[in-house]
Amino acid sequence: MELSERKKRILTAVVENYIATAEPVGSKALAETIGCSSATIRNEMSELTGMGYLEQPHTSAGRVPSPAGYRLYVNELMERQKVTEAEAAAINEKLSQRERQLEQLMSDVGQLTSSMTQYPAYALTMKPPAAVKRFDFIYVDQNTFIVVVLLTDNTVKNKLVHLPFSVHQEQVTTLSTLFNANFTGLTDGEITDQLIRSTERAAGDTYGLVAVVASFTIECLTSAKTAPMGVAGASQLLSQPEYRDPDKAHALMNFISNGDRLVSDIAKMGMERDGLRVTIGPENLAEELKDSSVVMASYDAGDGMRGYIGVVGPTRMDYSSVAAKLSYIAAGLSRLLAGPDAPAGLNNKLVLKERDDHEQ
Amino acid sequence: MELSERKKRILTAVVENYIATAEPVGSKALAETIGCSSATIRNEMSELTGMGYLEQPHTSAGRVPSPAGYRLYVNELMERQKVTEAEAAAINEKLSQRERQLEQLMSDVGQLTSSMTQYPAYALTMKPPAAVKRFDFIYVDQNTFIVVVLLTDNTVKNKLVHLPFSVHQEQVTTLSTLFNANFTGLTDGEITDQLIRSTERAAGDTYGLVAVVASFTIECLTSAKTAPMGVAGASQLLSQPEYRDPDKAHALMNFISNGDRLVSDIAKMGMERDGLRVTIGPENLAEELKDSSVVMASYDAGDGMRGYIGVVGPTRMDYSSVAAKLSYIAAGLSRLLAGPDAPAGLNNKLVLKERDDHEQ
DNA sequence: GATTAGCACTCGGAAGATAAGAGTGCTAGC
DNA sequence: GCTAGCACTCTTATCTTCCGAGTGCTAATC
Repeated sequence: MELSERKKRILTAVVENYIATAEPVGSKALAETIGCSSATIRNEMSELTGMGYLEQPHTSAGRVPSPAGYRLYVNELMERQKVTEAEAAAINEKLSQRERQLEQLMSDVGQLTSSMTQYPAYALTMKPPAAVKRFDFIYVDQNTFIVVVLLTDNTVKNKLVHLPFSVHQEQVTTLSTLFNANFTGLTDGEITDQLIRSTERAAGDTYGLVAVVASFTIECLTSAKTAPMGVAGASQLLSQPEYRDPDKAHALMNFISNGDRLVSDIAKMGMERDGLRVTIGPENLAEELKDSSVVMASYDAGDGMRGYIGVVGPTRMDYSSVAAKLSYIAAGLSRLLAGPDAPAGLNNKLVLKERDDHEQ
Repeated sequence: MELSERKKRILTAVVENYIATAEPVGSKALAETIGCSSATIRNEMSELTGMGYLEQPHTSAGRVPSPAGYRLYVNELMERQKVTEAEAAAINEKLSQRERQLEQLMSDVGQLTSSMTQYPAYALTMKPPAAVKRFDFIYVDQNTFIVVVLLTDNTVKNKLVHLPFSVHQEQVTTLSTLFNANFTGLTDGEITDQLIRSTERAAGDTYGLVAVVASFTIECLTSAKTAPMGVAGASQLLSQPEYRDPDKAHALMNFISNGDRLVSDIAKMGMERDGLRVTIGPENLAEELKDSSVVMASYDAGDGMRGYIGVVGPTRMDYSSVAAKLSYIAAGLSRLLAGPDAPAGLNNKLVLKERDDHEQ
C-alpha cells in the first residue's frame, strides 16, 4: 500500500529529525515543517505507527523510526546527497597520494572513510586465488640470494635468503630452472609435499634449498588470496549516544576490530545494482549488529578483483550523507585501481601515475 | 627516609588490593592479612597518607595508592612475577609461527601482547635510515620489468613496472648498470632532483624510466626508515572501570590509535637498564596519559635496530603481571630477531627457522 | 470528511529526602 | 605501642515527589 504524500513527508521529517538529534520526535516539533497542526500530525503518526514505520519508546514520548521506517526512508524517501566540493577535494587528495601497496592503501582508505563519515569504517579487497607466473633468483653473494616471485595477479613478492654455507651462481640458476618448470601455474593447494620431495630429488646438491623456496612460495600464494583489510576509527562509536553504555560499545568494537566476520558476511550478502548496500539493524546477519546499521559500497579493484568499503554505526545513521561519501570514495578507488588508463590493475596504474607526477 | 617493614607490607597490600578490586581499601580489610587490628592499620595508613603514598577519595572512604605509592611499589615492593608455563607456551607458539614481514610481525605482536595482558598494546621497531645496496632489474616481457632493491638493512623491496611502450632486454640492463652506479649507498635525502636529471641525461633512450625507478627508490628508503607499528586491543580499555566514562575512553583511545605520539615520547624517554620502563600517571609526558600508566619493554631487533612493546592502562594496572609478560615477550622477540643463530637479523633467522621446520 | 483546538491523562526523568553502611579519627584503657 | 569503642563524616542506594513533554480523544470548525 502506497503512503500519502503527507505521510511520506512526515516520515521523512521524523527520520531526519531523529538522525540529527537522537531524541524522539514529537508532533509539535513537526507542525511548522509540515504545515499543519500538531493534532493532524498526531493522527498521521499514529497511523504510521500502526503500519510499523514508527515506534514509541513509551506511551508519552515522541516517535522514533523503526527499522522498517529507516528502510523505506533509504529506499524511497531520502534525497541522494552529493558530496561537497571541499569533501571531494579532501578525498581526491588523500587517494592521489604517493604509490602504495594494497595493504597500505586499505589501511589508509579505512582511515579516510572513517574520518569523512565520523563512523568506524573498514576497507578490503577480495582477491582471487593466485598462482606463480615466474620465479627469478638473484645471486647476491656466496651466502645470499634473493627469490623474486611474480604472481598471476601481477603482485611481486621477494625474499632474501641468507645461508650458513656457500652456493655458486650456477646452483642458483639450476634452482631457478627447476622452480620455473615445476611450480609455475599452481595455486597454493596444488603444491603438495610430494611435489616438493620430487623436486628435491631432482635438485642435486641444492636439494636443501628447495624446501625454503617452496615454503616461501606457499606463503606468497596464501597471502595473495587473503583479503587485505583496514579497519579504522572504532573509537568513533563512543561519541554516538547509543553506545554510551561501555558494554555495548565494547561488544561492537570487538566485533569490528576482528574483521573476519565482516568479510564473511559481505560474501554472503550481495550488492545492489548501484554498488551500494545498506543493512539496517535486524537485517544484519551478525548478532552483534542487530542494533546497528552498515552502509557499504563496492569498487572495482582491477584484475577481476572486487573491493568493499563500509561504515558501521547506529541505526540512526546519517544514511544520506554516508552513502554519498562512500559512493564517491568507491568511485575514486575504481578509477585509481581499474580506470581506463590502468588496464593492468594496481601496479600499472600506480606506475603511470607516478610518472605523470614527475613529468610535470 | 626508609619505611618500616610493616608500612611496606601495608602499602603493598593496599596497592594489590586496589589493583584487584578497583575499590578503595579500608583498614578492616587488611587487619587479617597484616596481623594486627584495624585501628593500628588506620594509624599506619594515616601516616602513609601524610607521606604521600596513599590518597583518600573522600574523608570517609578507604585509601587508594597515589602515583608515588605506585612508584614505590613498582620500584621496591612488588614481587617480580614470572609468566606461567601455559602463558609462556602460548607466547612461544605465537612467536614461532610462520615467517613474516616486520609490519605483519608488529601487528601480530601488538595483538599478542594485548590479548596476554588484557590491556591495549602497541609494538614497534625503530629503524635507522637505510641506503640501497644493489638494484636488480628482471626483464619479464617487452612491456614489463621488475625492479628489485636490496637495502642496507637487508630488506628487499620490489615493483612491477608495466609500460605502455616496449623495451628491450639491453635497455633494462643499461638501466640496471646506471642505477647501480649512481644510486647505491645513498639515503633518501641524498637522492636529489639534480642527480635524477643527470642520470636521465646519461640514460639515452631509457631516460623516461629513470624517474619511475628513482621515485620507487625514494619510496623504499622512506618506508624503510619509518617505524612499522602495530596497535591492538584499544577496546580493552572499556572493560576497565576507570574508563567507563565514554568521553575519557574516547580521548585515550584516540591517542593510542594514533601511534605517532607514543613513538615520539618513547624516543624522549630512555629505558631502564633491564629493558623495562614503567611510567605512572603524571610521569607521562603526554597530557592524555596523565591518568594512565604505561609499561614498556624493549628488545633487540638485530642489525642495530631497537624495538619496543608497551601496554597502556589505568594507574591501577597490574604492574607485576604485565611487566613479567612484556619482559618475556621482549626476550622472545630479541631471540627471534637477533638471537645468536641469527647474526644477520630478521630475514636470515626466519629462513633458518623455516628450514628447520621442513627438515623435521 | 478532513482539520484543528482543547483537555485529561500517562509516563519518564530530575530533584530532593531519607536511610544505610563503610570507614575514619580520636580517646581511653591495656 | 597496640587495641577496643564510639561519635562523626560522607557516599550511595532507594524512595518520593513533582514537572512537563507528548499523547489520544472529543468536539467544534472549515
